[in-house]
Order: sequence, then structure tokens, then C-alpha cells
Amino acid sequence: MKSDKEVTIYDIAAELNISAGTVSRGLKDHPAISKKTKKRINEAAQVMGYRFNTFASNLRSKRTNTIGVIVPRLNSNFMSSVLAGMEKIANEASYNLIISQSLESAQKEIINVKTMFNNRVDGLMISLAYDTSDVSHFDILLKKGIPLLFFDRVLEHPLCTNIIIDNKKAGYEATKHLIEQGCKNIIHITGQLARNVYADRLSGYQSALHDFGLEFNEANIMITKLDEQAGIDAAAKILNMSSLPDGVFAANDTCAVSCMSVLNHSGIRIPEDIAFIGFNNDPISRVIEPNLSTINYPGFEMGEIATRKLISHLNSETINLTNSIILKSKLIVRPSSRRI
Amino acid sequence: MKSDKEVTIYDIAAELNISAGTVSRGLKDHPAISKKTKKRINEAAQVMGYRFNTFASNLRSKRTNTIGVIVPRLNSNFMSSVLAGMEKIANEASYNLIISQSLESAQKEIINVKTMFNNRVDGLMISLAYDTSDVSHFDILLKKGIPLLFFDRVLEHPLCTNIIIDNKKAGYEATKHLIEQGCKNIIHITGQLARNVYADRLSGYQSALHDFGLEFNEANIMITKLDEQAGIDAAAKILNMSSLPDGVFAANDTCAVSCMSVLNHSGIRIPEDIAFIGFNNDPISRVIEPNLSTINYPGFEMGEIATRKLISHLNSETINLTNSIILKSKLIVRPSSRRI
DNA sequence: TTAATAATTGCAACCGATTGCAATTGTTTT
DNA sequence: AAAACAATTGCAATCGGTTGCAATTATTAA
Repeated sequence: MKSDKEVTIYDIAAELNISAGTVSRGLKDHPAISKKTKKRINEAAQVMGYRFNTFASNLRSKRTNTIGVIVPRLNSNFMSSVLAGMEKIANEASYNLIISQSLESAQKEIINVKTMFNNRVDGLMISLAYDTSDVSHFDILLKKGIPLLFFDRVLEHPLCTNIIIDNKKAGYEATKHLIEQGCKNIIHITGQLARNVYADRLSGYQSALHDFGLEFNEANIMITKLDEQAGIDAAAKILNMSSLPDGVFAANDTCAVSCMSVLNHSGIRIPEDIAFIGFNNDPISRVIEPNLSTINYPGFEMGEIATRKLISHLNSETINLTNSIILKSKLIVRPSSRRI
Repeated sequence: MKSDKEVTIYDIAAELNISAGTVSRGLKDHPAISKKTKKRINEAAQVMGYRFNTFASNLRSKRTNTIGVIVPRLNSNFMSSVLAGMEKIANEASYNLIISQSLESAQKEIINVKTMFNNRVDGLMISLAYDTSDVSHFDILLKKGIPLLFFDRVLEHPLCTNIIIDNKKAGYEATKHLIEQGCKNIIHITGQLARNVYADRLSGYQSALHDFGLEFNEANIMITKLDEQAGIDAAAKILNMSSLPDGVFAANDTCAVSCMSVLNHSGIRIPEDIAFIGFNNDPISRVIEPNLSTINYPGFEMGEIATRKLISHLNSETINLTNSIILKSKLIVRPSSRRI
């Protein structure tokens, strides 16, 4: 029917014998335009097959209605839950999400930030890569006043909001729980300590040991990549220890589960010989036998809240973005650690 | 230092006493511009803090370098793997990905398609929602010549490419495997049959039964939502059957695993009493005891291939997009079905 | 050295929506 | 009915690259 030429507000204006400016305002539901005119405009737009041109709009208004997200990787249960929550809120507020992954590499993170910058995202949400140490690559954004929000793996920065859980408290509770179940020699499997999440969990672990009169033993800390293989390696190390530990607190469920499986197959009884607790409350924690105790980490809510916060800031409903939001995490006790 | 006024190609042109057109071409590495001039332009751009304006470019060139993706939901292991693969390829080709989820609702899918359309994605990749029946909402894209690619949950359409696995074959092999292990009464837990993936797997199941002289029993087909709860419900149904089945083929691992767990706790021995096989090769399949046999579904590769295909079409390296690409899936036998 | 050809660069009209300000039309007040 | 004010609408410059075609400059051939 219609040729494939795009219909513009000028075409609508010509059709109705009014000006393009009026059409623009009418489509935007601007209060200065009368109801009658708006109706005519909308009907004409409908009939003529008009579609809004985002680029012309962005070019002129210097706003993109796009939010960037950089995550270490897309395909983990936790991260995909976060993204699902983000997408939900962004979509509701008619923002678009541009998502990219750093693949845990600081170098790729830097490139991604540049791309986001060039794409003129209105704001950026990021969870840091495994090995990001320097954070000057965010300066370009901050200099231009583009709001930056960290979630999960964050960084203290005077100009940015962090959305986190209280990792220290969570680590404390996990450890305390194991101690209360009678553990006296607890291994902690964790990740790169430059990342707040792991440093804080470790710190909670140490506090708990201290509060319950247990000695901290450097050799009980295993710094790993926290993936499936890391759990397998950790199990091998544990089996080689002169005196077996009686508890393991792993900083994620993936690693806890694979470690548990190996130990299980080596004849170690869980939780009798070694009690286990993980972190995140991934679905696998409810599949492994015995079911894994863990810390519930509300990923979906984190995504929702982060996005809501950022959008409300973009609409300048809130003056500044400089504070932290701490979500509730929760200890979930399951058979892998229940001894009493 | 610099004021926050944006630097444009005109500023660079003025600085170097050349024309804006030359600057534009120089930055794009256009062959008509001399090496020397290009160098001067790039240096000036660097020094002056120029950043490319995507919108001006998009507005003029009518290309967005953006690919839309609509998935039923982000947070499943399979889907996040697909997305990870897509992001990787798109990023390498400097395309952006706009991702949205239909949340399994046809209605939301329609809205998402419209949004993608208004955002003028260069192409769209989609996996259909659970209850999408009518597909006229894609017409707006096709009419404008925007390429559309289906993956996983697809649809036969003369103008679109499908990226799939041979679900019928996979269903056949899964069923055949169970039969070879001695199963004679096999339940098939599946999803909405309007979706090719489930219809095809069922069809494979039926063929296998037929080829091995087993009778097809309508009552053995359970149509569910294939989530954790569905598996639990299915287990309850199975336990209520007058004669217990001796095999279960579930159309995904999540459902298979939760079903297995319940049966396990009810004293049913797996695989001796009931042999199990799932679909997807999710990590949980390697965690459940006994480990779950399954069909390996190469999600990451699917994402990579779909994106590569679409991009090469956008660059018109390929004339048309009208064919199917079938990826290899593979039966993985684990203890949950190994009886002999 | 001059003509012919190739390599560079410049010109200027786009792309389509936005928005401050002026102009016009419609209402209300006195 | 004129003045005062409010509600609508129009004008036109602007956002910053892109690109076909013309113009200029550099090379090569004759």
C-alpha cells in the first residue's frame, strides 16, 4: 500500500494544515495543545503509519532513554536474575537496556565503558570484573555528569550509589551458623579479595571466628575463581589435608556444590564429617543431596531496585545519587549443615 | 579543563582548516582521504575530546547498528547462555544488543516488538513466548524489510531464518535410549505444543515408540509449564498412577530434576524403577543424584551463530535470510537412565 | 611541458524532532 | 464593547553527521 518512505511529523502537519511543531507537541501530549487538535494528530499519525524517530529526537534533545549495563558475565543464575529485574523496571519506564559483558576482564570492561559512553547512555549500571583495580575509566562518564551505579561488586566512590547486601553480616551469619552446629575448623573458599563481596564475606567469617573464640588460620582461606572447577580443586586440597576440616563456607553455590559432590564420592559424610554452606541460593542448592544451606541473595530485587533508583535520579526526583542501598540477605539452613 | 560543550566534527574541521565532510570521512577511515589528513584528524579528535554522535549518524544514515533480542525470559540457564553468545559476537562486530523479555506472554511480546520497531533495530532475533499463536505483529518489521530471525522457539515463515536443533531427532534419541534400557511405559513431560520445540520432541518420542513396537498412550503425555513446580506436580501424578511408568522423558532439565527429587524422596529408585532423561544439559543435571541423562543443547553456540548470520545478512554478504540452520544436539547418557 | 588521469577535499542539502518566543485566537472581566 | 488575560498554534533555528557531485590538487603519460 504505502510506499516505504518514512512518514514524518511534516507529512502529518501538511496533511492537517498545521505546523510541525504543533504535531510534535501533540504527539507528546503537551498541555498547550488542545484536545481536539491532539485527537486529529493522533488519528492522522495512526492512519498514515507514522513512527516516531528516536534519533532525530535524541539528537535534538540530547537524551537517549537508554541505560547501559555491564556485568562480568550474563550466564550465571544470579546475574541473569538481576538482569531480568532490571529489564522489567526499565521496560515499564520505557527505557531501553544495552547490556554487555566484561567476561571478568578489566580490559574488556574499559572498552565496554567507552562504547556505552559513545552510545550516550543516560546512565550506567555496573558490576565490576574480577580483576578491575583501577577505575579511572569511569571518569569520562562522571565528568559529563552521567550517573553511575554499582551493584553487587561495587566500589566506594563519592559520586556513585552502590546497591549491595551486607556481605560482612552474611559472612558472619554463615560462619556463626556452622560454629553453632559444632564446627571448629572451617575452610572458607572465596574469590579475588579486591572485590568487596569476597573481602567482606571473609571479614564476616573472621569476626565470627573471633567472637566464638576460634583461631583464624590463614591456611583455611582458599582464593579461587569460584567456578565448578575451583570446587573440584578445593575438594582435592581438602582431602589432602593432614587433619580434615569440619566445615566449609563457600562464597558461591556453584563452587560449594561441586566441592561437595567430590567429597561425597570420596566417602565423606555431609554434614556429619564436614558441614557445608554456600552463597546465593541458586537453584542447584536445592538439588544437591543433601540440600545446601546458603545465603539468599535477592538478585531479581537487586536489579529492580538498582534500575528504579537510577531512573528516579535521571528524572531528578532525587537530588543526588551518592549513597548506598543495602538489601536484606538471609541465611537459609538446609541439611548440608544441620547437625543438631 | 574543557567546557562540557560537546566537540563536533565542525570544531575539528575549524581547528584544522578543512571541511566537516573531510573530517567525517577521515574518522570513518574512508579510502578517499589521504593518510596524512587522517592522522591529523584523529589526533585533533583525540586532543579535543571528540566523541562520535551516534544519533546524528543514525538520523542521517538510517542505520542503527543495533540488534534487538526478545526472549521469553532472561533468567534461565539456557537463555542466558544464548544471550552470552549473542553479546560476544555482536560486540565483536560493534553492534549493540537491546534485550527485552516477553515473560512468556504474547501480549508483552507484541509490545516489545513495537518498541524494537520504534527503536529502529537493524534486525531482530526472537524466541517466541509460550502462548504466541498469531504472528502478525511481525509484519511491521517485514514490511520495512527489517530482517527477522527466530531461534529455539521458532515458526515457519517464508521470509525468516530459523536457528534450531533437530528437536524431533533429539526426542527420538532420548526415547530410543530409554527403550534400549528396557523401558516400556514412558511418560513424556512437555510444554505447550504450539511451540515447535515441544511438538517436535513429542513427535520424536512417538516415532521412537512406533519404531520399537510400543504403543502410544495419550495419557502418558503431560503438558505443563516445565518449571520446578511442574516437575513436582508431575511426580505427584506419577505416584498416583495405577501402574507406575518405568521411564520419564522431560522436555527440560529443571522439570526433570524436580520431578526426580520428589520421586526419590518417595522411595522410588532411579534408574531401577524409573529411568529419567531431561533436555538442555543444564548444570543441575550434573548435580542431581543420580546424575541426569539429557540432551546437550548448545545455547552459547546458538547465540553466536544466530548473531553471525544476522549480521552477515545486514552487511548483505548473504542475499537472503530464508533458510534454517540446524545445530547439532547430542544425547548424554548419565546414571539416571543407565540400567544395563 | 602539457594533457590526461587519479587522488583528495569541499560544498551544501539533507535526516526529523525539539523548543523559545512571537503571533494569533478565544475567554473573561469591567 | 474594549481591555486584559489565557489558551493555542506557528516560526525557524538547531542538534551533528552523511554523501553525491563538483572542484581542486597531485601524478603520470605523452
